[in-house]
Amino acid sequence: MGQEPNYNYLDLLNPQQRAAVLYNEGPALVIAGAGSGKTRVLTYKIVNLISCGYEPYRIMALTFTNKAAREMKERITAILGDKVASKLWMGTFHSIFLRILRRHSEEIGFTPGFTIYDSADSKSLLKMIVKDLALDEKIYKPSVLASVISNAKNAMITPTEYLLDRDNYENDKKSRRPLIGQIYKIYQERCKLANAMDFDDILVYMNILMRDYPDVCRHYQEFFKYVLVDEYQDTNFSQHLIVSQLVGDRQNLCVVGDDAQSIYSFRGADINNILYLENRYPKLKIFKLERNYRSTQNIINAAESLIDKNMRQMKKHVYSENEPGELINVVRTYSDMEEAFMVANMINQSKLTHHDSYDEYAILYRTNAQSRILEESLRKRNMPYRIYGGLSFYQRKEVKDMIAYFRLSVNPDDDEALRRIINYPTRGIGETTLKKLYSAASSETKSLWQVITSSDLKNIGLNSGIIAKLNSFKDLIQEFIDDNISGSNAYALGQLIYNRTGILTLIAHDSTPESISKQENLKEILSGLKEFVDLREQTGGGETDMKTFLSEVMLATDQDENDTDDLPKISLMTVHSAKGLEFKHVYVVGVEEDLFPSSMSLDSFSQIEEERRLLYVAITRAKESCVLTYAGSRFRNGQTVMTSPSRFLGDIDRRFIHIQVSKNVSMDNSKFENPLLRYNTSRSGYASKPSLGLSKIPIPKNNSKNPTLNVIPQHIAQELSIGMSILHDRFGAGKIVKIDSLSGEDMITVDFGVIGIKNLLLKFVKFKIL
DNA sequence: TTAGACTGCGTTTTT
DNA sequence: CGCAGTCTAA
Repeated sequence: MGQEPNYNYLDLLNPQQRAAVLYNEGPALVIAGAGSGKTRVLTYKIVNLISCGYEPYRIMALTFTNKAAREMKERITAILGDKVASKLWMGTFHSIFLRILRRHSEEIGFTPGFTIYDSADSKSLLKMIVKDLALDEKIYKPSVLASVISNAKNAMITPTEYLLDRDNYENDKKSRRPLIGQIYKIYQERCKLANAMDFDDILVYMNILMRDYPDVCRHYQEFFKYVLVDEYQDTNFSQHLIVSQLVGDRQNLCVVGDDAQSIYSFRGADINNILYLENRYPKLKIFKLERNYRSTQNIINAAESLIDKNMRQMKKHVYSENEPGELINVVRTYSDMEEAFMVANMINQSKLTHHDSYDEYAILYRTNAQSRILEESLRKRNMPYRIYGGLSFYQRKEVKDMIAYFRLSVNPDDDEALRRIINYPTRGIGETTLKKLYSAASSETKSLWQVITSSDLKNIGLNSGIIAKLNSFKDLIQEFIDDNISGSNAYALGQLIYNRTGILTLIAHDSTPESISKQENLKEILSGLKEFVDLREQTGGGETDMKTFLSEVMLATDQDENDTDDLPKISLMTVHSAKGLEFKHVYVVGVEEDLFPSSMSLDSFSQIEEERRLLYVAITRAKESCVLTYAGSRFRNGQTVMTSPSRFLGDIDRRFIHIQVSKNVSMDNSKFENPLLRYNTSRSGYASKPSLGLSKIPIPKNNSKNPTLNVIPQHIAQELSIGMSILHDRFGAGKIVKIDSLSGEDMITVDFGVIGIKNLLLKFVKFKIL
């Protein structure tokens, strides 16, 4: 191995980069400013290690996203060839540790086929637990519980520790959720019974394995001679701990990161991991990459002047030696609609002067909800765009249903998978039955599958009809389990499931576009399975069974390539998902108070600093030009609100920005004085909000998608009395038996004789008084 | 059981 | 406004 590239790659590096690449004598931290060649350093560092005699399979390189791992692997493959690159332990934290955990499932109390619960599974299980405990689902919201539990796990706090901690208890009590600790405990027990781990558990159990099995720990410390970590500012405590266990006393560690780009604290990332890394490794050698190769001087200077306003940061000075370039353009528009209109215009204009193609342009926003109006504006002008960050393939309903069968065939104890499809396609096994099964599972500490296969079903109150249905379901799943055990590959098993479950006939029932897309998705799973098997058989590498397929799929997020054509398009995405990318021209929209910074972050200093870093990330994506826009009013959550420019605009040094007020509208007049804008969408006598459309006059919607909006109450309660006869246009004649008000809405109860007694809301009901 | 109507709610996102 | 989750009529 250790084949050296046939050129001197060190010549491709600047002195700081070279120093970081060559340093091999102990723990190293590379502070890599935006656009300073971070990936390049990591890549050549690995190349250098190999040429120094490190065996590739003894090098571990950890990233946060599949995409980052893939890119680095590609670059190394290009230099050293696939033979070397494929031996590296390179991947996301989760995928690498999952691979290790599969080998040691016995030690941590799992069987080798254990399932990974995704966040939807976690929430669904939490919901079930809350229901079972008869708690208020409004207070114990699954999403809140999931995030509390996730934070606890990322901080390596076990359920028992959580329950013993008085602070937690006081906090939870204050938020009227004193039982969170209990729920955490039950959640963990149910996961264990289901032979399942959630995403955070992968890290938790990796820690447990290293902590409780010194032999195993020593083995991996010996085995891995060098550990590299990308984006270290995004690590949480649990990841930090694993890394420190893995490197042991040898401390052959190189982490790369940029504290100024830490934008994931809301999911447990702890900036202290990088700020105080020196405390953990006193011999830490720090390298700073401060020269930016991506952007013009104005862009970098503006971004630096912004991030300077943060108190907590590592000292560094990022600079650019590129052209000074254009100033950052700050554009104020009248409304969000005009903002979208202007951005589209500016892109078109810029295209004319720069002759750049659409894929050199990106529009970045703080929240996904902002994409719609931009999309509309681009579509009107026939400008091609692509929105990133929608539902991933594996999160679609029909795909998840099919995958649930796959999961059961590998691990029938997987309660979440079983719950998902026990009545899909419908088998007459309803909610009541499931409730009984679940409470039996709870009291007998079994998985649902174990209850179905080994409990006395009559005892838990099920009748023979239901038991028969359960048995035929059991036989179906058992068939899949047997097929998997007999050594079928993932594709063969997938086909069996596809054919035997009847999901296809269920979906193929109608020919709506939705149904067709669902069918296509199911076929895509099958072709995915085939590809998975074929690839491994051709290269002769790796398992082809369903278990291995699922491991990959559950950790896949496929942010990438499901684009059908490769025409150049404008990219639309959140700032978060733009991290790590670059574009020639960047438009950051909605740079307003309450939006950027988000209204949720206003109460804490550290959160404001994180928002500031977020804007820093946004600006530093730009290579040549960067435009920041904000609007005077914005349509949010169903109403137009007045907005004011973001405080961050004032943080940017005036010398690097140019302020432009949109010419389309006179900004001096309040909108109500502007005759162009003085109209509203008043109709049906309902109070209406002013619409601030500039580019178009609102057209009254005549589609009947939401017909209730156009309904005028025909009668008010005062007109009516009990005993009155009415004629309903669908139910016919009836007598009013009750008039009351339900949360402010008048409701009448009418006896329609044979048809029955109906509760009708006065606001909506159409009838005549007889 | 299911489709369609209605209510409630509304960061950021990866694995 | 738009989506997801829940309720209700058939």
